[in-house]
Amino acid sequence: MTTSASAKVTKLNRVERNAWTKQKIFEAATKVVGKYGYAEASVARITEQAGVAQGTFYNHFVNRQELLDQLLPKIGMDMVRFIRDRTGTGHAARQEIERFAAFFDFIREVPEFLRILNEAEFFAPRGYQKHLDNVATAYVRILQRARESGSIVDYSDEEFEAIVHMLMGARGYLSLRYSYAADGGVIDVPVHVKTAYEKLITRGLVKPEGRRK
Amino acid sequence: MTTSASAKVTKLNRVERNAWTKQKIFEAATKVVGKYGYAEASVARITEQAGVAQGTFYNHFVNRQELLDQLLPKIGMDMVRFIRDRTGTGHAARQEIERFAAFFDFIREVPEFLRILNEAEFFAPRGYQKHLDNVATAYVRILQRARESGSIVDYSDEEFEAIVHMLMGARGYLSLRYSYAADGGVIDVPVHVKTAYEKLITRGLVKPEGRRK
Amino acid sequence: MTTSASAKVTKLNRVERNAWTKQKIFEAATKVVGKYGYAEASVARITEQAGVAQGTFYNHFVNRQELLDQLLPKIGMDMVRFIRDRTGTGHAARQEIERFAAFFDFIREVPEFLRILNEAEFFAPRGYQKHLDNVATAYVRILQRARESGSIVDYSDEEFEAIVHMLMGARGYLSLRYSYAADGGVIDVPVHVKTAYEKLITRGLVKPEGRRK
Amino acid sequence: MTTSASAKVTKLNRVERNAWTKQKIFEAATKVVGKYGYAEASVARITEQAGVAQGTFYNHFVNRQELLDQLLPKIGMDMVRFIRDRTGTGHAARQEIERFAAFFDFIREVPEFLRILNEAEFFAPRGYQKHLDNVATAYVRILQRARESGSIVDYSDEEFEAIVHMLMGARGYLSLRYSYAADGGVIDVPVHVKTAYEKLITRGLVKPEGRRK
DNA sequence: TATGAATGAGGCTTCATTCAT
DNA sequence: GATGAATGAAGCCTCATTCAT
Repeated sequence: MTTSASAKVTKLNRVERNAWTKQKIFEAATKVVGKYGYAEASVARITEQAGVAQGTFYNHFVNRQELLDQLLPKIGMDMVRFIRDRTGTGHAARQEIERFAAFFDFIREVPEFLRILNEAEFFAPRGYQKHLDNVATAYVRILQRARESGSIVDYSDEEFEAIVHMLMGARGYLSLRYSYAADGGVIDVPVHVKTAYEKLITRGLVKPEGRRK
Repeated sequence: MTTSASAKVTKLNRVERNAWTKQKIFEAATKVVGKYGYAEASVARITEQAGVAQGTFYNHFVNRQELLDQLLPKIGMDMVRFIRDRTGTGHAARQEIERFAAFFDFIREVPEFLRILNEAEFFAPRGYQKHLDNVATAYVRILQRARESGSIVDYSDEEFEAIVHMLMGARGYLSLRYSYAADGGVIDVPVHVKTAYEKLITRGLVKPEGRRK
Repeated sequence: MTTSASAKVTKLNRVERNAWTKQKIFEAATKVVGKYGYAEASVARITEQAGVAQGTFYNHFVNRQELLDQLLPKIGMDMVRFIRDRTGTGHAARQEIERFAAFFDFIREVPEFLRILNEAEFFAPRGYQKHLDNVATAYVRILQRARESGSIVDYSDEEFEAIVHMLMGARGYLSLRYSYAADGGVIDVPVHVKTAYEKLITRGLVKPEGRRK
Repeated sequence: MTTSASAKVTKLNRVERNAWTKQKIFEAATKVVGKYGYAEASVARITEQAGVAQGTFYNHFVNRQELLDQLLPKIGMDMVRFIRDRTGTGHAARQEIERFAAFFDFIREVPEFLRILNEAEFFAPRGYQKHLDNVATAYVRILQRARESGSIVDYSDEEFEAIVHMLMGARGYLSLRYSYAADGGVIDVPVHVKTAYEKLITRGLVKPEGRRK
């Protein structure tokens, strides 16, 4: 029926419009938080950036926090994919180093990620938790597989979870220390950071006790 | 005895009273930030907790931020001392593990430290930077000494700096993940976290590429 | 009729309501400053008088100062029009005296003007400057025309500017001295003030040196 | 008696000290108000400038306002004396012009006077009133004497009072307009201001009505 | 669904004045 | 009399959220 068809079209348009508006708000929030941080990401600023009225915001999100909490998980998944795409099929150690490097590549690719990641802990705890779970789960799985293939030995699943948090923490702090350029931009980490990571991952930091030559 | 306590208070002279008031504000801030976080640590809340008028605050700190920025460095030095006291004279690997454990012991000793440390990054950036410098400097020195004694090999000073940030990051994330009890209190990290750290530190995570023998 | 009034209000569209609110704030500010002076014209007081929330204020003015700075220029233009309307087409001297009288008439018509004018100098310097420029420019033009018609002789443009400031200063001080009633209200200046002004304007105060008959 | 003598000396010293402290506060207030204006002249700032404690202030003045109200009358009397000393014994018109010039000379001599005079109206109304009375009384007396000597004709005492306010107002506004240098310093008024004043005083501004050649 | 003005709680800070030493 | 820490009222402004159109 034309009526239903047109209705459908209208409805679709409506739905599409709706999605489009929400998307605009989303992208605006990403930009704003990336540039000014969560604390400065007022609803006014975000909607202005999105080119919609403040009230419109609440047609798509129940409150400000809801949006903020969605930010990191979404970009985080992009990051996971990005890193996966950049990881080859070589030796497990090599792969881990590739992942490490890809993390910092991603930060340069999506500079907003840096602030969104590091601030989410306090300003979007729910989103942060979700992101952490996402990443940790995927990361643990990778380590498990490496263990299966014999590249990693003598680590339990529980220990993997701890290790994964250490590695994520290491990245977070390193990005804080090395990724911010003087002008507020984002730069690549120095090469010695990567070699240090490689050494830590492949041999550890300090000789074990009682180790003989 | 209350009598002696009040007598003690009465005996304070101007300078001492002044210092005492400042100290009260300081301790109140530590409690408040520890409990509610920096964002909720309003001057009103802090002064109420300290039992002084709001205006009194500004006789001791030029503004709210100044106090917040002093919080972490001050407790951070306590932490450094605490850890130093808990570190024995044994093998370098053992010492590192002692330091790791002592970090989490300190968190339990001073539960406020957890939030103060983790939130300072954004709410007290100056204080955070100072703390990081304090800790990193001390930590690098420790590693350098271990290198001199032969317990660590093949790491440059630059790499040490990177490593130190990794280790601090690891601790930070682990504390976030494992130190918070369900009731909001602070608990010790599970033992597998410590064994994982020990393994990472002493042997690395993954077999190096092309390692023969 | 109340019905029609409320109907009228109801009929307002968004833009009109917006303007109406701003206008309400404006009028409230005029009343408050007129009654209590700028120093006591807090945003709280003004919005209360206007019957809107304090936050509403900041939807219409970027800050308190902006409003205060708009007060005098706005009323000042009313004054200029008022005086112009009260100035006839007679002799230049007569016109000047009419302007002088009309100034004090305006003060009685809009009693708030008295404080707004006299205090703006310090509390709304930008607005005061604007007002002064408005008035001085118009006043100088009037004097120039009188010079063209031969009613004023031997004054340069620069001297006109100085004269205009003298005349404005004279009015200001006279209003301060004579316009305040005992009850805080505003009254007309005594007639001898007007005759004194007339004499000063038409013959000066003191015989010139060496003037012969 | 030695006792009484020494007591007297001690007392004198005390009195002298007392006066000396008060004087220091007074001078500090003059400087502070002259430089920053009444609004910024907090008790803290004044006492700091004076080199005494805040509490000391209240041993000499019942409150801030009392001091502020004493400022202008005191300097005002200096001004009256200064102008009197600069006024010759020539023709009345010449004397009036000398007074006018001396007023601006005094402003340059005591730059603080400019702000203290112009702001007192609102921040030290009592002191302002007192100053105005002082000056007006003296000024009227001068005009009366000129009238007795025939240099001024046809002005009543009441009209003198009005005239005096006009002249003071003229000076006030002119100082506001012409005495402030770009750098915040104080400069002499342009010569055309003086000639304009002279013309106004000696011939008026505009030809009287119906005056025939 | 989009709009954007209105709301009002709450935060930081200033400052005249008091008062115990 | 001098000191200066303590007081607490009051002010300006921000911002998430609501709601009538």
